[in-house]
Amino acid sequence: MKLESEHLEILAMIVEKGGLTEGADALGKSQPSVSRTIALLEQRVGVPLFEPGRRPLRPTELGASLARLGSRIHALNLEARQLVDRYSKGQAGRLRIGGTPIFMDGVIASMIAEFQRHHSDVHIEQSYGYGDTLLPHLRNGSLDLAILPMSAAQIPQDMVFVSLLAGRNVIACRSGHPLTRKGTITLADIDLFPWIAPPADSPLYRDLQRALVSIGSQDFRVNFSGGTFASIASVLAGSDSLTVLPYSVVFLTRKTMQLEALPLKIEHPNRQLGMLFAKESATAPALAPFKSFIAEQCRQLEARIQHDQQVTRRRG
Amino acid sequence: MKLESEHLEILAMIVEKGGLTEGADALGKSQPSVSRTIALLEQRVGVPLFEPGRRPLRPTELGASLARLGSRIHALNLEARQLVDRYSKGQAGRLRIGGTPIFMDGVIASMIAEFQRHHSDVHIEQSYGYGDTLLPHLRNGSLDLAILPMSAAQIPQDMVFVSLLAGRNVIACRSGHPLTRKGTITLADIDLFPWIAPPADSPLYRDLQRALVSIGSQDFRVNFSGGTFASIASVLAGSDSLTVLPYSVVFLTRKTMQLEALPLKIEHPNRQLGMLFAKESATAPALAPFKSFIAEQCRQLEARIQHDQQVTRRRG
DNA sequence: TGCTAATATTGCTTTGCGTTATGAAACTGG
DNA sequence: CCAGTTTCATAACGCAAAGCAATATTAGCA
Repeated sequence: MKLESEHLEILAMIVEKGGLTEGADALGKSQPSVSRTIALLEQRVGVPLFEPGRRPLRPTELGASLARLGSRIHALNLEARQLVDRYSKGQAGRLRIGGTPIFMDGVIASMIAEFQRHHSDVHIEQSYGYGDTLLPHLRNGSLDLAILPMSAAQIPQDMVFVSLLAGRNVIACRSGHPLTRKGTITLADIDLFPWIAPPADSPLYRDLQRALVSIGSQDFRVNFSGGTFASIASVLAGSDSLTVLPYSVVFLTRKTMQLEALPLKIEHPNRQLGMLFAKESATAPALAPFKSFIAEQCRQLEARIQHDQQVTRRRG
Repeated sequence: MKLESEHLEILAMIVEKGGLTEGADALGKSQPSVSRTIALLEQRVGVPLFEPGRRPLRPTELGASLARLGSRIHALNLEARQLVDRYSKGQAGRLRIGGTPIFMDGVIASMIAEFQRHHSDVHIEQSYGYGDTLLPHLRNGSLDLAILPMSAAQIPQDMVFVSLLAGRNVIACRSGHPLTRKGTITLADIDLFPWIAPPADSPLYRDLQRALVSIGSQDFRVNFSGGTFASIASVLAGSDSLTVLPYSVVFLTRKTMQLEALPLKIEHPNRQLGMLFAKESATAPALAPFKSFIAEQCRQLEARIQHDQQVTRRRG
């Protein structure tokens, strides 16, 4: 015997509304339509679902039981509709975001938290990686968005890159570090302190090397490496070590993490930190609001950085 | 937007089976059929439910979520089918049984307990009443079965009466009562003891009056009345009071309740304790097994009574 | 590059749902 | 008990959708 869920839902509505006519009304159907549906259902069940010869149509014991099940089915159906609805509006679903570890931890994570305060049903799956690992994932659809540093020349044909922040790196140390009290910093000053190295395969590591070369240091002493941002920040705050970090990361976390950027210009490639994603738009609807949210947050962050620098310059 | 529960169930099956072809197989439909169903569903949802251009058809995030809901809908649908199935076989549902209080409590209740050991999903709603109140309830469908004493002449045209046990009443007393030790009992012996009277509107009460008239007693002293069987049995067991009870009740409960029947023939109308129900068969399917179960139980009880009497007679 | 298996498409028939119009039965108030 | 009203069932018919077989297409794979 095959019962259609649709029929059970209709039965439930009739029982709930207490009558065939009202039930049909609530369902947006005509009265004869639901009448026949019930007749068909009764025929399939083989047992009357309503007591015969009663005008305000009263359900049988079995009819009432089936109606309860129909009601639960209807609730699930409704849930499905709402899910589709919210998903289409970008208020639900899953977003898979990958990015470079330090920037994700230091800047993006807190923005994600804020984003989820408005879009609580968007599940964000975060992963870490660099350009060479993120790009294939974007291409085969296992990643919706990558957040990484990139120069204009590097942008692949099939991708779109939206820049968020200047990719400027700085040499970071704990606040109150001896070097912060000096007016001008020389190579000899720098060479006194050990370095924290980011993961060896990261752009940051290459930036660190380049930066040191740019200020004349040929050799450098590494006393901590391989950690994520949380570890790096802890070691940095608890020692006189130095490291290279994106300025945005230092700026955002300097209060809580007790960090500071050294007033030392270092060379770095002309890169932007930004969002990379596939050109074709068959992506999760929640991606659009997420992208614009992150972009807006970064605009505000950029403005705060600008403002802060002006104040510092004026005071300095 | 309107999603059909049917479609969600199909989606669930496809996702579960891991492929369109296998899903179609499991559903007993052709592959093109479910293919088009999914196409239609996707069109209504407006978002792809399966990743495009993948041969072992992999669901999208939304597709997977909807499939989970579809699966739950399917489970409820299955539950509905099973409910109908068990209901049709008389293994589920609700039975409303009404009967005379003493007989229901003393004989039928324990049989109901036994019945439910085999039919655990049959919910029995018991109520009490006499012929004049039970009959209308049977007629308007608010009662499925009545259990009461009735003579052949009383059976209504539109009802069927199945007799269960002889309606013989006896005078009951506690076991070890002074009267049980006497060989022959006279009116004068009886008059020494007070009576427990059943409810004044019950057939038993009229039987009590008739019985006492039949043995010559004009007047009798009542020291307890209005109680249900449990109270009557307690008072009976704890005093030297007498009362009138169906022999079947005394027989079944004499061990646990410490009762005994006096070896005294009393006159009573030619009635049978039996089951009364409406002739037309639009009743709960569970009624049929219940009726035959009760009938069989009473046959066995009758046989035990017969056997017991023969043994008693031989010994006596 | 071709083979194989999985999915889509096509063309057609049947089923069932939707409607309006209308008939029949049950409740209501006098 | 008898109109009147309400409520449900039935009839006739158009249409959307489900069903199938046959066939085209395409992703994986060797």
